[in-house]
Amino acid sequence: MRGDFDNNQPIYQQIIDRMIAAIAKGDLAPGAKVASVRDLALQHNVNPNTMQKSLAKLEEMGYLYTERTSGRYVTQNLAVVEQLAARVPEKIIGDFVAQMIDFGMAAPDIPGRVSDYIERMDYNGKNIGN
Amino acid sequence: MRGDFDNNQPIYQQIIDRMIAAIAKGDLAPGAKVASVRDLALQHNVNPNTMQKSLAKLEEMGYLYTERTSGRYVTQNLAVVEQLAARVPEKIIGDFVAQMIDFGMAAPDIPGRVSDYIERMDYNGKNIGN
Amino acid sequence: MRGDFDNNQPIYQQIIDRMIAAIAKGDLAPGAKVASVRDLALQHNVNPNTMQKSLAKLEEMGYLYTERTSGRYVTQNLAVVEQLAARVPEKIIGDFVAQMIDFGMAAPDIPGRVSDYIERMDYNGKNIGN
Amino acid sequence: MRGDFDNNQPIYQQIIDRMIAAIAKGDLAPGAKVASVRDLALQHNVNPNTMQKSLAKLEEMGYLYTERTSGRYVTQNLAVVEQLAARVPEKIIGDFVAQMIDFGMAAPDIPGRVSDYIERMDYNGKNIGN
DNA sequence: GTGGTCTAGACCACA
DNA sequence: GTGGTCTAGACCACG
Repeated sequence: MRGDFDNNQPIYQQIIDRMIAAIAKGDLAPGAKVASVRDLALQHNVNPNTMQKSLAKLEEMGYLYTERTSGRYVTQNLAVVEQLAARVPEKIIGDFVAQMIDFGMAAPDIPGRVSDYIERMDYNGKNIGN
Repeated sequence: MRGDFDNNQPIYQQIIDRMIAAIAKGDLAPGAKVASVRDLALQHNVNPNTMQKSLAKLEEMGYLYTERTSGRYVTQNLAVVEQLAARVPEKIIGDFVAQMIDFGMAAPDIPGRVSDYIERMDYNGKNIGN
Repeated sequence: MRGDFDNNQPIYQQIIDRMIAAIAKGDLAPGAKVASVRDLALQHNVNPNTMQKSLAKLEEMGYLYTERTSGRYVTQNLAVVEQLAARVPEKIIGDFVAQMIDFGMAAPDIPGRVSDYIERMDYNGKNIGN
Repeated sequence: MRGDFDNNQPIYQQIIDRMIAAIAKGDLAPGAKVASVRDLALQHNVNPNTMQKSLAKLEEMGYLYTERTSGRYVTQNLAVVEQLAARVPEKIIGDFVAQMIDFGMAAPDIPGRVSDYIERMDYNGKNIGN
């Protein structure tokens, strides 16, 4: 039926993640108009209620704002967006490093391990690099 | 009450993760006796049934086995344990890299970002050490 | 209280067996919706948690799958179901033959014994039918 | 450690099954002396308490009897032993046929299925037949 | 004392 | 209303 969602995570959360990523990457530029709840629900193939919930949360977080009668927009607050582009990966890295250290790996060795992994990845999937 | 569990993940799963890490790190050596369900429940501050569920899953996965009426033990199967020690960090790195790329970062830039993070961490860490 | 369970086998396992038989026989068709945990618990006269455990195991085995918040369904994977319809009786026969041989019976004599039994059964059965 | 017991069945019960089979097959003849608890425990590689329990149950069932000071013997009651040789397989067959019919198989077809199974078995394991 | 099973009942997120 | 999780507490077979 709907194959592209992970059953172990609420759908609305997965949509939030997608949209935050889109904002952080600039696919959704600051000030840009966001599609209607109905359209987004269709695009993501979910129930409009679910999409509504995701958008409400994104608004709470300050990434979107609603202009009454006209629609929803990505925040104009550049600081927030830049922070996103910076802090989100920062947190991901932090969690990752913590996990590795917890696993008994010396901190200085970690980047090397990551490099190794990426090199191996390149061999298997050169096309990704092009 | 119990502050050290992540709300977005079932407790039994988080316990599984902890114990797998312990086995992979060697804190729980192959063949070692595992504490009783009741004791572990006390240690982790959860209900014995929850702990039972975690242990049953670990057993299904082949990391533990039960000697009836005598207790539970870490698998003697060294291959499994060694695989764990190798594959677990591999998976952590893989998930991390995937996340970063998903967030718009170019793969080759990732190790650099990790290095930066660790260096910054070092400055902060040293102060703590003094 | 509950007379139709065998004391030498966990209830959840007996329920699993029943449901696998139902799937193999086609009483539960592929893709069919399975009753809710609570309803099934009532039908089988057990605690919902027990039923939950049975269903979770059936899901692990690949015979059921869960559509979040909508319910549980029999797998759509026809291969799995057909295999079941073929393998289950095969296993029953295999276990039976092994038991008989273990009891000192020569393999070639077994079908004859079964025939004898069924003929005797028929005599008794006809009376019941009138 | 002790590889020849099924973890899902009490050990004492598995020993009972073995000994009943031995009596039914005549490996333990009526009136024959049974080895001491201690020796049997060694033979079967179990705790003497466990063996004791098995023997007590077998005595309850009437298959063994104790001659004070001299030891335990297989019942002299030939009826019991013959019944065993007859009724035990009878019950196995009955259970089997019931299972197959429950599975939607017509009773007259069952012996044929068994024959088929045994023939296939012969091809794979001719050595068993010699 | 050990693991295993079962019950009763509660709470929660989800759609 | 659906499945999922967790708790508290009981009982049992086992060795």
